[in-house]
Amino acid sequence: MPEGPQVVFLRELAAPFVNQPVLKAEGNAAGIPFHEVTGQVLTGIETFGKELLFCFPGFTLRVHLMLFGKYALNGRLDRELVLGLTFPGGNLNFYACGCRLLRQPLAALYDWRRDVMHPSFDPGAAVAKLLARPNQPICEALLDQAVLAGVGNGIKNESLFLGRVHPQSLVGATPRPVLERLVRTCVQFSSDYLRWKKEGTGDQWHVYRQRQCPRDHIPLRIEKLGKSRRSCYYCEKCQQLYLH
DNA sequence: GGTTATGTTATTTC
DNA sequence: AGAAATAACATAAC
Repeated sequence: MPEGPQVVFLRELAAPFVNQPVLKAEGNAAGIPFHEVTGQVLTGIETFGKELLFCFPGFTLRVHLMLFGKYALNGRLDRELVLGLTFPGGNLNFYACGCRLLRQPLAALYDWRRDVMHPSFDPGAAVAKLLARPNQPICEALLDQAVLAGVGNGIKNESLFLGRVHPQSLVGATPRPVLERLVRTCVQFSSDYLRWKKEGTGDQWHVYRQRQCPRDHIPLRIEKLGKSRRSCYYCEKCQQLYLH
């Protein structure tokens, strides 16, 4: 379920619990001192990329929904509870997720300039990080959370389509203005994605999980590319391949 | 029953 | 030692 925009959407759903005390913390997450969490007041909720951060005085609970994560707001699902937080105003339950307790201040752990959903996102820094890895295929580089935190496989495919860049293009062979446009497109698409979530418009994928190019009306290519072999959906006619 | 999938991390191997 | 490949994890849908 993740990708940055959905995590931000979830933060907004959970925002009413801020300033409320945890009446009960439970679950089977390893290494979480549930007893210590109980009674603490939730001081804020942040996101970083695909991570959801519940802030308490002195510590933070970090939840990552990974590939199969599920959550229930004011309800429970019939599966093993990993983390459940009950507040006076309701409850929030997480399943099949990664969960960790952080004791360091968030500022020491996260640089929000690389989070595509954050107001302080720094496109120049992202382009510089891309340029530092000239031999990497762009489809792999865009998914790197150290470059563009929050970008997942959907946003990657859509941004490459909108930017008219072939996923196997090598970063170093792609003109700098094209890289800059790609980074801006990642941010813009992520922001649109959040809006669709809020408006309940449903998914608005151009190529991701689609069969046909909306520009050329020819079948899309669907291949697992890059070292991580993630699915790429692209049009070989309108997406330019840049190689050395 | 096999494959796939919006993802990351731990372990093993070279 | 350190990079790179592999396994692990968790779940539903086709």
